[in-house]
Amino acid sequence: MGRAPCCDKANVKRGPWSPEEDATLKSYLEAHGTGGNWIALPKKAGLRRCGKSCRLRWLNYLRPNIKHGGFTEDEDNIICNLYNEIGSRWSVIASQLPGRTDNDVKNYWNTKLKKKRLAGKVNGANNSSSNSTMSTSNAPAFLGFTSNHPSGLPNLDAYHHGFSVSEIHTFTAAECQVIYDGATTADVHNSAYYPYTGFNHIKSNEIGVSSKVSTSSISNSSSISSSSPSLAMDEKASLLTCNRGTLDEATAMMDFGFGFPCDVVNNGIWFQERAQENSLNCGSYVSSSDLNYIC
DNA sequence: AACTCTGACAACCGCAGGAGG
DNA sequence: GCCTCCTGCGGTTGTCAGAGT
Repeated sequence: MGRAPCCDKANVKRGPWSPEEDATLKSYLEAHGTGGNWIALPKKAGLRRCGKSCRLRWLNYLRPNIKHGGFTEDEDNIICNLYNEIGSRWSVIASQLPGRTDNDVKNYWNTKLKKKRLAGKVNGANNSSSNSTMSTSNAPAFLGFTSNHPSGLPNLDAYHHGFSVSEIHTFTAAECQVIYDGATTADVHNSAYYPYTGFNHIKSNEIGVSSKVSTSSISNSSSISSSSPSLAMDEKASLLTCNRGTLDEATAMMDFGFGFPCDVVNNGIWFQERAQENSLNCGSYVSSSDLNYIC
């Protein structure tokens, strides 16, 4: 026996919604809400529509604060990065874009971004291994970069550090891929190139075992590094942990080869220039699969 | 002007999973 | 634990307008 249909298809209207239907649905929802039951809603509202159709119409079109069209470059980058990271989970991607619906994002991807990406015109195109410059110009705006920053460094004004442990960001493959541009571990350990003290370099395999690096495990970075099997990751970039802040401000840093460490925080990174002034060990959430992705 | 093609967007469909009985 | 109902999601299709021939 097949599944019962959600509505009587012979007696429901299909196709585009008329302005009158929109108005009826909108006024009913504004007055009564969904009542927790979309299936029963059209009958109550006096609409000859399937409940699912009503829900879709409301969520994708009638709901307040919905934006249509006019995707910005920042939104393009976010969509591409998240698509690289999690694939076609449009609802998740849309949740990062205020006013955008999953349907909108999906349509936009299918009609524009997919082609744009194939042409290599947006972030997320697979070019991480071929670019050995130190440019940040292709990094996504939501990571704090601006393409027109005079120094090429991120726009720090929009961010702050001192995030709590619970806010430490899981640095994703897409984000790593976008901002990594080819510095080697040798570069990182070169004091002239990388003059900061108080950092511990952790290889990706240590990080991946438990997603959080314990404070004790990073107390001696050289022994950790030398005891671990060599990974391709080690040839390119290191995760750094640092000593700074207070317990509830503990955070982590990553080195992506810019020559200075980056805080890894919720939906962003912070370029920390005075980390050595502080005094607390801290951990980081970075999965090995995420890090290995860029290897 | 008529036709075809293409892109953009709206809407539908079927499935998976959660909630509740 | 099983069943039913409902919601939410992602893939797909339908519709329409504008561009091109």
